[in-house]
Amino acid sequence: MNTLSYGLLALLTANSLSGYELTQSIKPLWRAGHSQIYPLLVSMEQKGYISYERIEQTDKPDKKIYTITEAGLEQLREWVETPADPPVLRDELHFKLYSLWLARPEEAKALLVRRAEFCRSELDRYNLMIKANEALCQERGETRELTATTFGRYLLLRKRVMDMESSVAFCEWAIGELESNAVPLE
Amino acid sequence: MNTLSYGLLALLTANSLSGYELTQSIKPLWRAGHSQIYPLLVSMEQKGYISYERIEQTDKPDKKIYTITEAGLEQLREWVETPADPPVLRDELHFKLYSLWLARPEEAKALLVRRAEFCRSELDRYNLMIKANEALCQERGETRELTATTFGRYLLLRKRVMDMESSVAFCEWAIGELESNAVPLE
DNA sequence: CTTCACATGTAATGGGTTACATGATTTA
DNA sequence: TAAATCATGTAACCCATTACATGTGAAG
Repeated sequence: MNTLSYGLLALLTANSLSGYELTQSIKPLWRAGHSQIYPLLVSMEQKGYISYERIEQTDKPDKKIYTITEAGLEQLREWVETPADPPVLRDELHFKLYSLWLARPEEAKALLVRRAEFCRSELDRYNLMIKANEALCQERGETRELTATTFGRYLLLRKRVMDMESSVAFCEWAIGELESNAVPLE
Repeated sequence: MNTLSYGLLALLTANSLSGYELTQSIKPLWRAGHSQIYPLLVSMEQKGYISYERIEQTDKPDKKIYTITEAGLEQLREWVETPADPPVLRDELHFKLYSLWLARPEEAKALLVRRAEFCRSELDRYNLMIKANEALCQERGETRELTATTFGRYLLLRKRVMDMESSVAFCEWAIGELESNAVPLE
């Protein structure tokens, strides 16, 4: 049971989903390909944390819809209360910033402009997800379980939004620094 | 040549360092153990990007001081100008936030308090590094190469500071949300 | 007629973590 | 006397990415 396994369990508390749908759903939150996910689903099914129902389809390939079990929910509940390990961030940009004096000025600026664009598009995506989540929350009534899962999703999405806003702010600040430092160095 | 290799090259543009020192220096910027670093140094030495001098010591074990070569500097220069891949963030807290409704309220709050404390200590560490970098900048004169490496280090450290400030702000906001949502749900 | 979406799997390779291995000196 | 710092390396294992593999239907 690695972190990704718990992430899959977490998604399954909101909805029963196929391996394919889990792969799509987890993408904005955690980088993982389908080749990582399918074997984990097999192993969690063997452990009794999830169960599946085979859905036969004629037009599309058959699929397996996974549902979290009581044992799976209990496992997840225990994990949630354990302290979260420090986050691991691997960002090439860090080393490129460190070595930015080696780049031609236009290329240095381009590096930051591209990153700012990437972060703005991520920001838009997360903001859309927040809106979809709020709509879902209103559409369904206010039963306790449902507001609980939409609340968790809201917290998470707000975190992603704040992180992206901070990254955009950094890029804009750094572009300004580049421009004000360009001349005095020579 | 993976990202970590370029990171090691980047550090060697400021100072010649031993494998041990590189391991310590890179820690605040990139998670990597010495068992990853020593083999990369061997392979970069074989490629001609770095060279080393063996220093014999009597009180402590012998060491190898690595220096970047012209070829290494050229390799790094080319890499810096290529677009930076999107960052990869793996943070358990994301999934724990999603599943926070499963945790008892005190444990949910403790999760966020612990993370806020971690981020504040990181923030302090980076702020100290910025001060050390500024002192270094003043101590040495203002020759072009030196201001260049201290500038890159400054940019990078400011990014880390901004990221940590954003994380602390999130934790504080989320703790407030937890408290205001605790009662109305029942 | 090619690409995209749906849908599930395996295999090879590369990257990262933990543990094994050694050994002197200093500090608690 | 136990732990920490300095110093370098290897081995085993786990995790992640890319590629291989198959097949239908819809849309451009």
